[in-house]
Amino acid sequence: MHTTANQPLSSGFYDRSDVLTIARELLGKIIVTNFNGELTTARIVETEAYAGVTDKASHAYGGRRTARTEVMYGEAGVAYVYLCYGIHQMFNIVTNKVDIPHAILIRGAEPLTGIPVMLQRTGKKTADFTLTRGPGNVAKALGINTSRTGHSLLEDKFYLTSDGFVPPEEDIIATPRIGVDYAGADALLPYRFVIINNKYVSGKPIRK
DNA sequence: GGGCGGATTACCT
DNA sequence: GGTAATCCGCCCA
Repeated sequence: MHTTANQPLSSGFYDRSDVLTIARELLGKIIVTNFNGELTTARIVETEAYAGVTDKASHAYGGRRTARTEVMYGEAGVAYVYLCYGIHQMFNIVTNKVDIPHAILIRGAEPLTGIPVMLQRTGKKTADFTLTRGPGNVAKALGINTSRTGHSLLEDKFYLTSDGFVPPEEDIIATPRIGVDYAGADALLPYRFVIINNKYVSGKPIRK
């Protein structure tokens, strides 16, 4: 008998058509990065689904296809990382089949291991709730930047996994997405998923 | 080649 | 509640 590290979530997890289901199921999963021998892990507590060409909030709305968004049109289970406001790295996960540009933004996570490394990366002095709350902070603490875009999450060093924890259904709530007012009516869609009462969820505390 | 603005954050009053 | 920070990406010319 031997013990093994938790395996990366398989391609079958990402290669599904319902981006909302995947965004919900990502809650409780663990992001693992092991860059330059520095292991950091964090449990996802907040996600947002971006539903491809029909979603006005998505970079791929209307079939928009550019050098930056090309990765979303590729294989599921790949990282889409872009720079926002010239400062913040946004870590997304590509889902669905090739040519269907669905993606899920990771907006909040609870730090598990490698907290000293996260503090070093973020320049913070103490590991309070701001360490991995908000998409820019999640990516920064985990060392994820735009150079990782296109990286397969089915491989070593940078992947998602499960330790068996699944949040109770009653602890999950869907809300409109943050910061997408430009999307008109689509800004109201309940495509954001959070674990209620979790301090690593961005914005105001959410209760039922 | 130029201009505009953003799937944010932190710090200000 | 207001806004500076900071840099491409993207669109238009």
